[in-house]
Amino acid sequence: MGFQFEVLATDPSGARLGRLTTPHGVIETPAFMPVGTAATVKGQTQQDLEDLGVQILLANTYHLYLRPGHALVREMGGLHDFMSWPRPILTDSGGFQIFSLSDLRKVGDDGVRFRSHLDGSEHFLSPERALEIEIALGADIIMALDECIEAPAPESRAREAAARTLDWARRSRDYFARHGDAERQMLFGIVQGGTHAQLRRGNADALVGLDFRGYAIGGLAVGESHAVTCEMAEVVTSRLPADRPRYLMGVGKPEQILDYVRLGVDMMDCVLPTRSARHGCLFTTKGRVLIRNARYASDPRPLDEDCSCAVCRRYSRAYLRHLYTTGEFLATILNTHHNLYFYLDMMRQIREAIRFGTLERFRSDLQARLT
RNA sequence: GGACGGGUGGGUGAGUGGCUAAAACCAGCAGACUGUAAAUCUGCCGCUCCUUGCGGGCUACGGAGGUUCGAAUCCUCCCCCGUCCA
Repeated sequence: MGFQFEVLATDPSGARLGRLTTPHGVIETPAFMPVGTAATVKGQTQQDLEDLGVQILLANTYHLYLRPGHALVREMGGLHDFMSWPRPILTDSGGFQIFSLSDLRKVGDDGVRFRSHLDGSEHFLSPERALEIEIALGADIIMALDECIEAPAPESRAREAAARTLDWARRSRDYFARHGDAERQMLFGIVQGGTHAQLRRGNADALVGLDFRGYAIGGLAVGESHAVTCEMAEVVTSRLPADRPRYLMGVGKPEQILDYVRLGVDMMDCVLPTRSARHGCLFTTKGRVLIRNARYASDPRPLDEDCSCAVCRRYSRAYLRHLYTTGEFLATILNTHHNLYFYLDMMRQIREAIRFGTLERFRSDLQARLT
């Protein structure tokens, strides 16, 4: 049996402690998944990521299809071998690129026509084509192609995108049934519906009817308020089967993660820790630190005195600021390491709190610190 | 001693009569970043006042004078710097 998901404990809030078993190892949930779009988490080696305790990485279908090409990756033994990452991988389908490359694409019922952001060349991605690429890449968890739209979006637009996403989900399921290997890969469907609760509900119910191995909630944290994000996530998680993993795509800020966990979300991914790190925004147990700020110029203290990551154990704020302001590569490396540690450690604490029934206390402590 | 070239805001460097508190870039200061077109992007960046505004005042393009309604821009002298000739 390649895959298995079990819920080990639940919290009154709705938070779940779980275990997702894959051919490349176990993922303890709730899990945060660092984003490695181009088969690399910028600034970290695979060894770094293993040492950090990263359980699963994200990579991107669209980017890897453009470069180096999925055929090459397959030839190199698949994504795990190619990038030398022994643990689980999830590939996003390219749905988010429909949103973020909005002026370079044209969406139709059949699929999306993209102009490459690299050289302007034209490419076509359909649900089937996305899966063909994802099967070639060989990630443990693969996502159906969806249409992610901006928020807030008018109901008519959200309805159209949700309907198309559902149709694509059906096509994805059918394609995977014919060409995929359920022992090797797990296909997730994605719920859309914008910020409209009734659309979300209907879309979730219909998607569950297609019987996916896991369910993702997409199209959130794309412009709407956090309260609305939570409301939509809750509408959806309340409809999803308890025995399948739930993945809230693209979130979130440190102070928001726990809110999503409490809504019954098992998996999350976000570029925030890695991108922010590259931009000098560091997350600490006492809030954000913009390390380039002049006030750290001669600050001998560690970035976060309560953090036991390799960076905080060894370097001063003054040194980190120096590295950042001088544009040294090491700044990206150290900052990324710390931010990922921060997220992963928070997830470890959250899992522990669910296990021991202390999530509520953890929550009030966290709120007091981060706000 | 002579001939050219040049001295602009923290730096580099545009500007050769008004639209110039003065381009652009860098540095500096601050902010943003949510399924990565992001080692990116945005704002501020002479001093000062206030009713914080496409607001007022002051100072500013080596120095001092001058021409002009108006000068970083034109003229005179002076002081520096560079190159070349003696």
